[in-house]
This record gives sequence, C-alpha cells and structure tokens, in this order.
Amino acid sequence: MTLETEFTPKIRGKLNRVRVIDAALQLMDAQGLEAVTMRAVARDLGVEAMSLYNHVHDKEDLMDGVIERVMEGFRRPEPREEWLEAARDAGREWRRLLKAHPSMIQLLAEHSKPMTTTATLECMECALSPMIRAGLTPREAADTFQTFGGYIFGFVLMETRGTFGGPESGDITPESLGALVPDIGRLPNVAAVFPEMCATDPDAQFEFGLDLLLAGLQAKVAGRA
Amino acid sequence: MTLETEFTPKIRGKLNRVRVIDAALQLMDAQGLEAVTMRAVARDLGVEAMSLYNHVHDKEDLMDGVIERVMEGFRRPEPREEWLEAARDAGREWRRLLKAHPSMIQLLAEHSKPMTTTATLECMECALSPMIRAGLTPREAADTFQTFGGYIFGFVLMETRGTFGGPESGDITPESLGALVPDIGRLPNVAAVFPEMCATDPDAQFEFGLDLLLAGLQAKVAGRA
DNA sequence: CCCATTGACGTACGATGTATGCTTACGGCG
DNA sequence: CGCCGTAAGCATACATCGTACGTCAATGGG
Repeated sequence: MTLETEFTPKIRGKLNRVRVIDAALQLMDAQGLEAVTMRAVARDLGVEAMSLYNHVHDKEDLMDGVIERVMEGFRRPEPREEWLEAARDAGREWRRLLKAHPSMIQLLAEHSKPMTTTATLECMECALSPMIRAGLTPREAADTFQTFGGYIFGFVLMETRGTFGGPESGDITPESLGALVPDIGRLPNVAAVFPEMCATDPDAQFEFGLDLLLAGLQAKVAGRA
Repeated sequence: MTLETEFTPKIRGKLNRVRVIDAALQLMDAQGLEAVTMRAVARDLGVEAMSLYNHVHDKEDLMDGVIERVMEGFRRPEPREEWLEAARDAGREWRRLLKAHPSMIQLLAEHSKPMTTTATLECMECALSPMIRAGLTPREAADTFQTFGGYIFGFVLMETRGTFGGPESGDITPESLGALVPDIGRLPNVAAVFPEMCATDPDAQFEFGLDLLLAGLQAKVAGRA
C-alpha cells in the first residue's frame, strides 16, 4: 500500500568507501585494470554507477584507495639477525605483493602521484631498516632504496607484461624468433640468449638479480669497516 | 563549376604509415600518452580520424609503431675494450632513450606484448654483447639482462612518475611529510631517509644503482677465473 | 508526527575507438 | 581525350567511458 518498502531491498547492505574500494580491487585482480569501470564496480555492488560518488570523490580517488588497500596487504617479514637476510626478505615481500595484484604496476605507471600514505610508508620503513642497521648513511640508504625499488618494480613490470617474452608468453620460441626476424644472423648474442630468456623460471631469475644487488651492497659495506 | 578541385588541397601531402606514427610520437612526447587520440593525431595531420585507418590497423597497431620508432632512436655506443664499461654505456643509453620519451614506460606497461621487432632486438644485442664477452653463459646472460633491464625500467618508471617523491615532485618536503603522516614517530628510518630521497640528483642515483649491479656482476665473474 | 538530511537513482553530455558506407582524385586503357 | 577501377579521405553513427545535475525515497531527531 505505502509504496513497496519490501521491494527495494537493502539486502545489498549499505555502501561505504571500503566496500567500494574492495569491489574495485577484486575486479582489477580478476579482470585487469581496464575492466575497472565505475559502471562495472557499481554493477558488482548491485548499485548504479553514480551512487559510488557518494563515497569516492572521483575515479582517481577510487584508484588511490585501491593502491592504499594493496599496500595494507604487505606482510612484514619476521625480524632477522642478519641485515642482509632482512633486506632479502623485504625484497621478496615487495615482489610477492606486486605479483599478487598483477595490475598494480600498470596502475602505478599511469598514476604519477607520490605514495605517501601510511601503509606505503610502513612498507618503506621495513625496507629501510636493514639498510640503516647495515651502517648506511641516510643518503646511501635513499639511493639503495631507489635501486632495489627500481629493480623490483621493473622486474615485475617485465614479468607481468611479458616485455621480452617469458615462459608464459606462449608463441615465442627460438624457431619462431628466427622466422620473425629476418636478419637474426646479424644478432648472434640475441640468438644465443633468447632461448634461455624464454625458458627461465621467473622466481630463480628474480633471486639472481636480488643476489647481484645484495652482493654489490655487501661489498660496499664491507670495504668500509 | 566542376566541383572545386582546387579547394580540397593536397597541400597537406599524402599520408603514410610513418607520418602517422611520427605524429603520434610527437604528440605523446609533447602532451603525454593520454593525449594521443585518433582524433588528435588526425587533427595534427590536417585530416579526419578515420583516414588514419588506411595506414594503421587500429590504435594498438599505431602504438606498436610508436614503440618501434622510439627503439630506432637507440644510439649504439662506440665499442669499448672493457666489457664492464661497455655494459655501463649500454645501460646509460637505455635510460637516455626511455627518458627522452617520458611516456614510454607507461606505454610499455599497458601494452603487454613482447618486443620482438628488429630495432628492439638490436638494442638487446648491444646489451648482451658485453656480457657474453665477459664470459657469462647464455643462461647467466639472460638472467643478467633481465636484472639490468628490470632495474633500468623500474628506475625510470619511478623517476618519471615520481612514485616515491623526487626532486621535482614539488610539494613533498620533510616538514610536509610530518604533517601528512600522523605517526611519523613510529617510522624513524623513513623520517631520516625521506629528505634525502627528495633531494637527490636522479643521475647520480641511477649511477649508484648501476655501480651496485656492475660490482655484483664483476664479483661473480672474477670469482670464477 | 513532520520534515531535513542523506544516499541512491535516472538522465544527459562530451570524449573516445571504430564499423560502415560515400565521395573524390588519380592513373592506365581504349 | 574520355572512362572507370581503385585507393584514400570524409561524414555519420554507435557503444562505452567518466561524471554533472536534479529527483526521490528512507531515516532519524524535533
């Protein structure tokens, strides 16, 4: 009689910022960054697109929230005696986090805003702590952080986007490469190395680079004492 | 009388694939990746959007062309006696190339296709050659390439997108950080290092990481002979 | 019980990539 | 010299995107 209070169900529960952000994150992980649309997020919440704007200022604000949310997933490794092992753990955890949400790098790449939220800074703290303990000056720690961060970001970028053809990039084989590139004869080193690039285990490859960096760092620290 | 053959001028010259790609690249460099629109590229060429489709299959094809075009700008460094210095030169040139087109990383990040064009493979050859000369096995060279490549890509990504706040990220200062983050007291290392991260010269920072990697590599090679 | 506040909705606009046809200019042939 | 097939540019149209704006319903305090 009074208009159907039963019909329009609040079964879908009240919306709020966290629910909106989580829906966006789930969608991003499941279908990729380009699938994250205001309309699609709203649909997953059983709601119209414009309703989201009651909880996020605009799409950029929503994506900021997603970044922050991902960073909250950082699992601080258990403490270590050896600063070198602590640094290794931190590097591995950063990679785990980025790989757990394969669109994160793409999101960061198009977002161009410094990450200064609490969750992010706590991740930084975790990475910086072993370096300071190793006796690096703040300036050296800053440089080292950028170096390790750059390596991890770049590695995961190439890994998830298949930049140079990895194991899962499917159709690129040594033979198909020969067919693809007419003058492969002029590129002997590429011809020799490319098969290995396609065949390698990404985890082992990541450890290789991490070892290289840590070895360099250890040499620098040792040469001082 | 006969419809104006003079009016519609072919003064604008005939279109072709290279002209279309170059226009897109210029636009990307000048106004950023998101400004590269079929309509905008067409406008710069004095033409309608749909005319571009006579020369590129679709937008992805156009952007593939842009990537290839950028890679053609790689300037092979002059040969070096020392493999270590040759590797350093190659790394610097990769970074120069990426920095010369600040939207390149963003483009690569959203493009997810292996780069197997001639120009790209020639850049790889240039980077691989010193490694092989240093005595690395193909497998090690593959791992090393991914490591250096990851570092360079990631570093330039963080550099151009200001991921953690660089010198040109403006409004982030040690004080504003304190205001931004309430519990900065719980992050002593971040508090100590952040000012340095904002103040550092990117070029010096890049060299720092490159040194670290090369030192690690040299140790690995030396420990074998 | 009434009404102000809040949050969801519907509509609408401009921008984007691109499918589909139409039109125009040019080059080889009689 | 004219004809016409073909290539290339054009105009229109559509689906999808972010989001501005106005409306409407439900809720909670007086």
